[in-house]
Amino acid sequence: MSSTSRAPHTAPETAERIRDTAITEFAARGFSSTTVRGIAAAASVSPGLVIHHFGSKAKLRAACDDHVFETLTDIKRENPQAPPSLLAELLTEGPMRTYVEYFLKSMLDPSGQGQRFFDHYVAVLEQIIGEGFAGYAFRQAEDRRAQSTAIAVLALSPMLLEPRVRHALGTEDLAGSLARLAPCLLDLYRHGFITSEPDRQDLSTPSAAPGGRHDAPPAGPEGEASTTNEGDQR
Amino acid sequence: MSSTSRAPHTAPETAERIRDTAITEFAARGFSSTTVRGIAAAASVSPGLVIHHFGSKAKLRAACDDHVFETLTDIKRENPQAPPSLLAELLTEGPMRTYVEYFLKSMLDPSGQGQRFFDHYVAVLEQIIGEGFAGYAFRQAEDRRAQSTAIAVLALSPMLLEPRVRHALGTEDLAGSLARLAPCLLDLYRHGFITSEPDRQDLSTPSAAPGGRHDAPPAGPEGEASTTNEGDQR
DNA sequence: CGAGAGGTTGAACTCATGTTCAATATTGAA
DNA sequence: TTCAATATTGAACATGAGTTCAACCTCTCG
Repeated sequence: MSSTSRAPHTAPETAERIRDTAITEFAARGFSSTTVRGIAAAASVSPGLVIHHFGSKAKLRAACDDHVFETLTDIKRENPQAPPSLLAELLTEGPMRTYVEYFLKSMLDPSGQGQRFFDHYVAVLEQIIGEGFAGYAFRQAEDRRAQSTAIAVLALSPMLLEPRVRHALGTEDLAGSLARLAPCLLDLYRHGFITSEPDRQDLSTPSAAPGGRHDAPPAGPEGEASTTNEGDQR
Repeated sequence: MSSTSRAPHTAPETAERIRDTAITEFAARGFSSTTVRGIAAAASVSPGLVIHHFGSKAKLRAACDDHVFETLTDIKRENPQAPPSLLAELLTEGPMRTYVEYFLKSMLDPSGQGQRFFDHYVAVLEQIIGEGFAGYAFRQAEDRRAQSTAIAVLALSPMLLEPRVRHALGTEDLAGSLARLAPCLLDLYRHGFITSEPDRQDLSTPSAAPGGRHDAPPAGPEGEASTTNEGDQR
């Protein structure tokens, strides 16, 4: 349709349009729920053309993965030292939001590219934690890799669970939910949220940074799991 | 087969076995990926019998939701003040692990029951934060609801993303991943992970928090999103 | 023992989805 | 203009999944 007006005989434009449409669909509905027919309809082409250009749904997804990955890694290269607040708006409100949601869907879908995204994210975080970023300095843990992974996981979670947050807080949209959570998250990132702990000789843990790599001591209660339990506790 | 040996003509036992099998399958593969035929095969019955007992796949899922929800809420009622470490093992290593994974799958799947789970979780957390729990005391935020929600989200995330963590850290299983993350998470819960921040007069304005709701202090950039951006930063 | 009721099965039906394929349209080149 | 290559379509095919249904089995009750 609209492509025919501009495209020559060879129409890479159409393939790109299909790919971009697929990214949007994947980001909105997830991978398994998105159908080739749905993508084709959204791009105003026939289902066969989608397969013709990309070979299969799996290869189309691979193409989308590559494009999103490159776009996301380029974005930050273009804005190398932008303050976090601006990058936040850029990623949550601009056209990048689709790519971010695609990224999040990849995070939950068992796929090699999703893992690649995550590993890259952890590696970047590890460097940032070590060197600081934009004037921020971070706590240094013994097991730096685990620390980076933990922070990566925590940083992703508000967007992963944003639909649940939206309902729980009554917020309107993604930006609203994040804005509502932001002060709490920032406070937590600055000071934690545990102010005092029970006296326990039997479970006394090396309080500071007990995360010795591999050879870590039993370390007492599992921090994460314990919090989960407290939640289920009444 | 095995049921025929014990079950009378009326076999509520079979229906329960189908439901329990379905819970296991749902927890392992997710809802959309789990098939009625797969459940039937795992339970050694015919697909038609599954529908006969529950009416449809959706109703079967509703029955599973109810059962998991009741089981999880009962567990904590039975162990009211058990130390977090014991509850952790109970939920991650015992037979409850299946229910926990079912709960996590519900968290990511857009469904009413999943939201019910989450809302209940937030409510319980809010009470715990206010009153303390097992000797722990927690920071009190102005927006307590948002604080509870934030902590709920953060507490769930390590298990949600555990497959990614497993690959990133090279751990063997869920317990291994959590054990490796635990010291970092605990340290973060105690002290946060930001040690110093840049001096910024220009960004001290509410511009950072768009849609700033109620009286929550601007508190600078969005904690979550900013961290996400830092991650994409190189 | 006979009948009825419910449990259980296996095949079949319906629908959605990924994919294939022959046919047609379009375009740049000879 | 003619040709070859590519883009594009629409229908058809194959598969898998949820569901239906008639028949069979197994038990309880009269």
